[in-house]
Amino acid sequence: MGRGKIEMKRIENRTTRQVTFCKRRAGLVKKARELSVLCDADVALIVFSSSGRLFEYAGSRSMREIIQAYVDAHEDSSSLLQLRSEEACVSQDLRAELTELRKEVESLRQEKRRKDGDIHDLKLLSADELDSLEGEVETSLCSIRKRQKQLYREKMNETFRKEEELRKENEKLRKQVEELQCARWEICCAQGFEASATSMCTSHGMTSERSDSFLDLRLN
Amino acid sequence: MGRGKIEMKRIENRTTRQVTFCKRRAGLVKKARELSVLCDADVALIVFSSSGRLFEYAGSRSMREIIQAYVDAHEDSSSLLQLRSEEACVSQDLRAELTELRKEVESLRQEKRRKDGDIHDLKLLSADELDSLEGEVETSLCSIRKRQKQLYREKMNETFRKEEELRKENEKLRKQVEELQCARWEICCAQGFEASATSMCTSHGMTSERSDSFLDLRLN
DNA sequence: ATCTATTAATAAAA
DNA sequence: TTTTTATTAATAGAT
Repeated sequence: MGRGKIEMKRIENRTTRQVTFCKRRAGLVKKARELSVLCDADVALIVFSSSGRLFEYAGSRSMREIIQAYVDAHEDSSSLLQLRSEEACVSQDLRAELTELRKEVESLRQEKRRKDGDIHDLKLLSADELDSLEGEVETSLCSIRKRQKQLYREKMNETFRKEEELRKENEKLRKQVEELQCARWEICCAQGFEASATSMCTSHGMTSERSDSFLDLRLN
Repeated sequence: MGRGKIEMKRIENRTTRQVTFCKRRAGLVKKARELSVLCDADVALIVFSSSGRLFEYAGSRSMREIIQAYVDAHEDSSSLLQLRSEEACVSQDLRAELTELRKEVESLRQEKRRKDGDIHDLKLLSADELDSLEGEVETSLCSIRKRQKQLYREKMNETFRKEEELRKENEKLRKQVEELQCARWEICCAQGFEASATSMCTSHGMTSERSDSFLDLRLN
C-alpha cells in the first residue's frame, strides 16, 4: 500500500525511516484502538522509537491494569517486574482479595471457554479430559431440557387450569342468562301471550332465529 | 476496508465480533512486527480478548525488557508530586478493579451454574432464555465432539505413520537377512554342496521349515 | 478456512 | 512537516 512494495527489512535511509515510523506508529495506534472498541478487547501497546522515545496506547483499561493482568497471566515471572506503587498503596487484605479474585476470574473464564467449546482451550485437553468434559456438557444439556419440559408442563397446567376456570364461569353466566330470560318470559306471560311476546323480543334486538330457538326450548 | 464500512463501536453480534477479533488481532500483530522491523523500534503488544484470553507480541526485545523500560520511563519522568497523585489514582484503580472483579466473579459463577444445569438457576430463566441456553450448550457439545474426532484422527495418523515406519524398517532388515543368508549360502557352495549345507543351517538354530522355504526361494 | 469487493493504509512525490 | 495520490494491504461479508 503505497507507490510500490517495500522489502520487510530495516529501512536504511534515516529520513525515510523516520517518516515511515511516524506514519506507521499512528496507523498502529489507530488499529489498536479499533480492535479495542470493535471487539471489546483490552489492548496495550508500547513503542520505543529507535532513538528511545516512548509512545503508548492502552484501550479499555489503563496500561497499569493491562500490564498487571499480563504479569498475572505469567505468574512465575511476576517477581521480575517491579510494581512498587501498588505495594505502597493497597492494604494487605485488599491485595490478597485482589489476587484471589484475579485467580478465580481467570479459572472461571478458562472453564467457561472450555464449556463454550473454544478450540484454543480444547486443544489443551487430553482425550480423557475431553471425554469427561463431553460428559459434563451432556449432563447439563439434559438438565436444561428437563427444565424446559417442566416449564412447558407448568405452563400447560396453568393453561388448563385457566381454561377450566373460564369454562365454569361461562357455565355460571349461561345459567344466569337463562334465569333472567326465564324471569322475563314469565313477565311476558303475565301480561298476555299473543299480543306482547313478539313486540318485547324484537324491541330488545333479538333476531327472530334466536327468539325461535328460545321459544322451542321453553315449549318442548 | 471490506464489503462496506462499519461503525466504530462495539460489534453486537457475538460471532461477528469473534471473527473480527481474530482477523484484526492478526493484522495488528503483523503491523506491529512491520513497524519493529522497518523502523528498528521496540514494540510490545498485549491483547486480552473479551473472554480473557491473552495474546502478545514483542519485537526487538523481550516483553519483560520492554515493560521494564516502560515502567522505568514513567518513574524517571515523574516528580514527587506527580508520583503521589499517580499512586492515589492507582489505589483508586485497584478499588475499582476489586469491585469489577467481584461483579465479574458473581456473574461468571451464575453463568457456570446455569451451564452446569443447576436447577435453582435454571428456574430463574424464561422459556426463551432456556432455549438460547440450550442452543449454546448444544453448540459447545458439537465443538467438543469435533475436537474429540480431530484428536482421534491425529492419533490414528500418528499410529499409521509409526506402522509404516516399522514396516519399512522390517523390510530393510528382511533384505539384510536375506543378503547375509545368501552370502553364507555362497560360502557353503564354495565348500561343497551335499555335505555342509544342512549342517550349517541347523547349527545356527534355524527351524527346518524356515530353512526349507529359504532353500525353495533360492533354488526356484 | 477461503474468496473478493471494498475500504483503508501508506510510499513516494510535492 | 504535511498533503496528495497511485498503489498495495487489510478486511467485512459471504461462502
